Amino acid sequence: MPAHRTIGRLSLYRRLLHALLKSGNETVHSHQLASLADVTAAQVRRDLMVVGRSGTPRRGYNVRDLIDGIGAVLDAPMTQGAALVGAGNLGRALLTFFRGRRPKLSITAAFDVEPAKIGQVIYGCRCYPVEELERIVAEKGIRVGIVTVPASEAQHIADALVRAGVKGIVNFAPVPLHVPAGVYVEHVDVTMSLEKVAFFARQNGLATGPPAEQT
Amino acid sequence: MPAHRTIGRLSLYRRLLHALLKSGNETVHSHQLASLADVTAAQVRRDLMVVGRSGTPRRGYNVRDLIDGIGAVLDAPMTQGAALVGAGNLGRALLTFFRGRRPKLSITAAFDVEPAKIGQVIYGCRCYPVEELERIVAEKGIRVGIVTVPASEAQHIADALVRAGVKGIVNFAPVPLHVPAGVYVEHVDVTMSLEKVAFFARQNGLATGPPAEQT
DNA sequence: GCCTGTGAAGCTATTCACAGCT
DNA sequence: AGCTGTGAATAGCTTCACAGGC
Repeated sequence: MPAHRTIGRLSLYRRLLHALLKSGNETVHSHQLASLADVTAAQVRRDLMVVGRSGTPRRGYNVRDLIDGIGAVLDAPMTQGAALVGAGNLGRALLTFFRGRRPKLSITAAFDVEPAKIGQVIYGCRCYPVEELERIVAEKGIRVGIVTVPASEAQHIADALVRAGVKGIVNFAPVPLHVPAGVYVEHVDVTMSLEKVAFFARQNGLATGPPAEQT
Repeated sequence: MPAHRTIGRLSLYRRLLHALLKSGNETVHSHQLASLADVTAAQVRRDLMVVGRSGTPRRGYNVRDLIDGIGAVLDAPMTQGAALVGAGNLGRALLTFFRGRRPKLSITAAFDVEPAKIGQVIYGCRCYPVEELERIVAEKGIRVGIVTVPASEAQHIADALVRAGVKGIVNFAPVPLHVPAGVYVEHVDVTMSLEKVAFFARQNGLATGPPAEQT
């Protein structure tokens, strides 16, 4: 099973490879991809081992082949749907952002409590009342949830998603979610990110600062 | 110098401690905080070593004392300002989210290209034209930038922020930023997060799945 | 008895370094 | 000559396990 962080970087590599293709590159060297992704060349080669598509010495990797190989690792065989819960500012930002971006993975249902939003189609995605979350997610066979509700609601929503059969959650609420074994949670904690950056910005501002870091 | 990940978790612990205080707890054990934060008790104790405030055996840690100690590590001596670039859906979500949340760290200037937004006060934060970014950020002595612009603009904006003296950037654009040594970048890559969750959700859905993980 | 503080062990992730290929 | 693929080495992070204190 591929390592946790490797899977994340493959997602990034694929995006960079698409951009390379668009600018006319048919092949790429590990050190080029590395500098685009801000990692070392050795890291790139190590990550690409799980993809299996070999590069050729001298010429590097074939970009289309790599994109294809990464897709074989990352993408579901059939299109995978995701449910977004909480159609506030952040939820809507995510809806626009992912709109039509990945053919194999898209947000197929949104949920909110606010009556004004129910029934509307927000950026191409239908908004349902949160009371129906469990039924609709289960019926549609959705396995991925995105939580963009206030902290106070996040755990209840996560519980409902899990009951509906969801196996992975991206959590934007500022509290950790507690889920049973077998459910994968990625906590996108923007408060943590900002406080971390503020901290290290201060260290770097001081003359004694450690070498720069990139994450 | 405290470890990278420890700094992030301290931010989380502090939020959980504030919640504990609100619900009447004056003391806390490492295992309680651990289960709230979804880490091990040993991890909590290890992290708290950098804070220096000792707990007492039998009674645990004093919540107010810990909050204070974490503040001594994380917070700037004076209030620290941050600049947000890109007042789109995501930018506005962040403005509402951080509004009045941390007294020592707040978004003090927003920037956008769209003429309609210039001069407006969005969720309590004044919006300036992006042409003035460098001047205003430098004048205000802002050291932290938040990038919520489209991928195509992100690197230019980062360059401008760095020229203006910014030492740390939270990057929400879907491309890595290249910055000189001494500038710390945290890349919040939501595409990566979603694809990662979709991948592991699929693994967990299969009977062969690895044990659940939490991030 | 139960909890903290921490050296030591264990694990995961990254980097080194070089053999092999073209 | 330059690049890939990968075993071995290193670095960083987490957990173990237990001494010390209330």
